[in-house]
Amino acid sequence: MPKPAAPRPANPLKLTDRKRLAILDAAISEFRQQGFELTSMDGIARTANVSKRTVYNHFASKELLFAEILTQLWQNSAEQVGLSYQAEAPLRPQLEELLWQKMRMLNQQDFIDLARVAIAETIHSPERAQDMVNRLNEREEGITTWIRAAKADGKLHTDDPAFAATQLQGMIKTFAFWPQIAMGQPPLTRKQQEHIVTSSADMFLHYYA
Amino acid sequence: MPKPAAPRPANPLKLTDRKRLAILDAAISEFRQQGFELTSMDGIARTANVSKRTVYNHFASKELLFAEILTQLWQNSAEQVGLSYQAEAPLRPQLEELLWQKMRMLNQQDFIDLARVAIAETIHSPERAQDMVNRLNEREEGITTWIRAAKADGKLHTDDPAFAATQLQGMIKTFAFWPQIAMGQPPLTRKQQEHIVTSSADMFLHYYA
DNA sequence: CCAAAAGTACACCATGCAGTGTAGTTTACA
DNA sequence: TGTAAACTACACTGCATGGTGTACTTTTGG
Repeated sequence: MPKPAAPRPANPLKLTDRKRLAILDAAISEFRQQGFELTSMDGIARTANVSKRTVYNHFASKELLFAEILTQLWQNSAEQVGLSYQAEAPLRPQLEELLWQKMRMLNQQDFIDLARVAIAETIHSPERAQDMVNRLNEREEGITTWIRAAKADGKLHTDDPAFAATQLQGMIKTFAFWPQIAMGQPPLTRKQQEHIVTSSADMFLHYYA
Repeated sequence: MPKPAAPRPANPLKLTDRKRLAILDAAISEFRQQGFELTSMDGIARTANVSKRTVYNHFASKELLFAEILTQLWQNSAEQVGLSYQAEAPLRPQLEELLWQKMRMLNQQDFIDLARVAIAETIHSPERAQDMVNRLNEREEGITTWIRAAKADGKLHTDDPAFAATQLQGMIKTFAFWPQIAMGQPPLTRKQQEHIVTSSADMFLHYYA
């Protein structure tokens, strides 16, 4: 009769891996709630149910652990916004689809966490901030590309597609991003999201189409 | 022959007032550069050329000193945005004037400092953040009021003036506020400001007028 | 010119935290 | 079942920091 599974956790991962994940989870939670400065390695160890020494065996320093969770959050929220322009289809549904993609991305908890922590740390480490800016700008490329294509097709009139793209995304972020980041406001309801997507597309097309 | 003015500083303020101002100046500078956690009272004292004890004689704790500079920055940037609606005048110049007021406010260094520090501290003290949110919302009232009046006059068509006001201000902040706050980008040039004000007014009137 | 008010230098306390070293226990695996 | 790897408890260092107490000097103003 084999020993019952009791002492063996349901989790098939090795101890080391489980510990590592526990540390990362705890770190994300603590950093998110308290920011970099106020989070202590002892606290993370406690939250993770791990000895402090184990934390240091996995991550050489607080800085490295922090960097690790930033890249992890970044990857978790990596879904790109983009849609290749289709000349034969009407503009409006394409545009709304783009805006919905953006909206979904902004509503991801991982993305919000990332942005909050990263922005709060802007003061502390400007180089990291610069890195973020660059990567965030890359993420805005999708919509710019679409606008450029629609312009080439004669359907949109603007002499600065990047500016128009920023304007457009700003309409979304004004409601669905900045208030959540800067002032901890709750995410939008489905109904609110619909209203914002629709009226942003409306306004944009009124002006540029 | 009276003693030359050498030992008496040109500043007519009493010693105690000069010291107090020096402390506040130093505190603003340090908090702004490093945030609450990383700023030390010893550091502030050093920067202010004041003994640490004097700092504590003026401000009972780091928290109180921080609160003090927040309210001070707040008052410095207190210029309100508002313009009473004039039925007989055309919409566009009125709107552009409002947007320029907003633009000027966002470009004030005091205002940017305030916002940066306050937002960075959102995590640390949510109650303070909530306070800020409320006060910031008050500042958005001016434009809402104007829109409401224009609507009552039949010149603008919207069923939600507050929403439209947020949209409008969002167009400005997308370029002239959030990038500066969240990612330390430089303030806009005059030319950029003009472009943004003009095209925001354009777009807004196209849609709502 | 003198007394009160304010500033200063400095020593000091308590605390919390990043990070290390170690000796012993548990887990993985061949 | 035995060994290497990983985890743990724990003690400890070093440092920065918020905050206080005190004895002494400078400024202020009547």
